[in-house]
Amino acid sequence: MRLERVDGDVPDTQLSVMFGIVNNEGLTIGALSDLERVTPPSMNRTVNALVERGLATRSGSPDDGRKVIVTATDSGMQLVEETRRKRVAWFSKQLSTVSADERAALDAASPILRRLADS
Amino acid sequence: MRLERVDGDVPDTQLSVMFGIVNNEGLTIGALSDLERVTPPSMNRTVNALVERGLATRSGSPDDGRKVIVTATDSGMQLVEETRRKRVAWFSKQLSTVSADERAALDAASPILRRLADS
DNA sequence: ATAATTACTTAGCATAGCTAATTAGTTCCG
DNA sequence: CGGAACTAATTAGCTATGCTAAGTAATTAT
Repeated sequence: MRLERVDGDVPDTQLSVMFGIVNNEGLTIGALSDLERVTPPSMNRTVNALVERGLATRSGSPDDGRKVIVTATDSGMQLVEETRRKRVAWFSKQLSTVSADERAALDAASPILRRLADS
Repeated sequence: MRLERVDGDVPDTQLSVMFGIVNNEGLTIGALSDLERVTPPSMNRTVNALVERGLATRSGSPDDGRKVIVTATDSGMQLVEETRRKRVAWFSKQLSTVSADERAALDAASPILRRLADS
């Protein structure tokens, strides 16, 4: 019998949900579907995948029996931390190729792009 | 019997291939899979979808009997033109909300972002 | 207490990516 | 020339993700 394998790449959608539940405690399926801008059935299935991988667990809400709270397991938290570490490393490396002037240009463009993206 | 319906949204992946075959004549499945950075089986299936929608046709290459050339139908060309028009309209509208200074900031950031994206 | 609403789930469809294996042409050599 | 090796496309089958429609269970409102 194989132990829960946990890794084996974990797709972006699933990783994103993992970051969600690690960064905000007590999220329900509904809250997650809002956060990820996906329908509840879609989120439900993604959570199933996370549970099957041993990255998260479901538990009922104490105040509302309909709600289901999704929590990261230890493996899940580890995965998130590792991923964060890798991302920071990647980003630092990218950033190190950017000069001070270039960095200033990016900083200037950033709020404009943000505004356009949100519009 | 219903006429080929042609539209009904057409997913982004398929639209992208349509732009590919309209902008470059005589593309084969292999050339398209390189262009879209996808494996040949994936491209093959996408082309199937386009043919089923009546947006493209397959035809054998004269010089190499293994190759298959994908060509846009009239409907396909119409769809591409319409889509291009809509995109230009959308982009113009977005651009109209950007001041000259902001535009300059975006222009300055653009090559830096390009470099990072390609790295 | 009954009706309406809300939260999650199940079922089923479509798209899209992949690898492995097959088929049919082309090219390369001995 | 003719078989071997290679190349292009295809088929088969798996995974993942999105959706809508419909069902179940719990809660809220009347």
